[in-house]
Amino acid sequence: MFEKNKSEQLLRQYGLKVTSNRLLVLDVLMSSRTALSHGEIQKKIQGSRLDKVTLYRTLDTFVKHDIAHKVASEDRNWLYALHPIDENDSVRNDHAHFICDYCERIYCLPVETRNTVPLPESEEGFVIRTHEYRLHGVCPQCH
Amino acid sequence: MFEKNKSEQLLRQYGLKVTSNRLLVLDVLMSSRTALSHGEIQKKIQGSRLDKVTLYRTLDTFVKHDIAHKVASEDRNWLYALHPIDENDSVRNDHAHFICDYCERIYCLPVETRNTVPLPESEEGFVIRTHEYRLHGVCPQCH
DNA sequence: ATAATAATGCAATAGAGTTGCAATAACGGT
DNA sequence: ACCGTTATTGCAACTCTATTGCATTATTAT
Repeated sequence: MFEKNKSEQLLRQYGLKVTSNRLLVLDVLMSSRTALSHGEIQKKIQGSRLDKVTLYRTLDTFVKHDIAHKVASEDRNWLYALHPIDENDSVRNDHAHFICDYCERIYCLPVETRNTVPLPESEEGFVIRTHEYRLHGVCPQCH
Repeated sequence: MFEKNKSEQLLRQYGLKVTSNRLLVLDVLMSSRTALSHGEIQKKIQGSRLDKVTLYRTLDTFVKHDIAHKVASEDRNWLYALHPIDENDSVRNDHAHFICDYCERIYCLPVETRNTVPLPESEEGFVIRTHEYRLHGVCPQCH
């Protein structure tokens, strides 16, 4: 049998129906180094007859099924990105979000963050379950 | 001379004109353990004739003059909080944001975060200038 | 090929935050 | 204590992101 393209494999693997919309959006996410907003994705696929509501729902579906994750941008929009992939093609749960102070793009950097978050010393009653690193600075494009 | 109240002192100290609106908002922020949204602040001061636009602008002013800082909430709204204060009454720049998975409230915890952020290993060209820790879990109110 | 079910498109709506402008208040100088 | 300058405030209208309801269409297991 022929090897199906990667997006299609991924959708089946996660038990999602394969639709042209999902393939389209997945391709866009796979080929981006940065997390993308709804608007940015729309621009990249303009021409295709994909409704904005469907795009929102498609992205939500990806997040719900843990194909992608979403990050709140500095200007209070959601940005979407696939999970960073290891050298071994396995998903890394630990990564940092790098926010460029100039272009405002957000990158997912595969940083080892486990066990590096210091627990609050004098704060009682706070139980930490997960964490997010947000790094601010200048990205390679902007200097 | 009489000791002016703390909010007024703070405003003068930062070179801002003292207005009843600013005093009001500052008092609300000072008496809250969590970062507050525009809507939450409005609720706490309902009755006073303070327009929503003025509230936005007041909060922006506080942020611009570094009296307060703003955090993006999980549902993509801005939350506002004063900077955590030391035992010595000096402002701490390093603190973590603790987000409760149940009540969604965000607390500023005075955690020592300096020098604990691991730099990306294999990622070249990213210059880190500041960072934000976001801790997720359960707050004291919710268990 | 067909039925069951999920995905999609469209219209209307919600909600946070912003802009322009005229009215008002704060405050340094007199 | 008053006055003029300048910043702050309130109001109306608006922008933009995202959501909801519902009828239509497409996908997939059988």
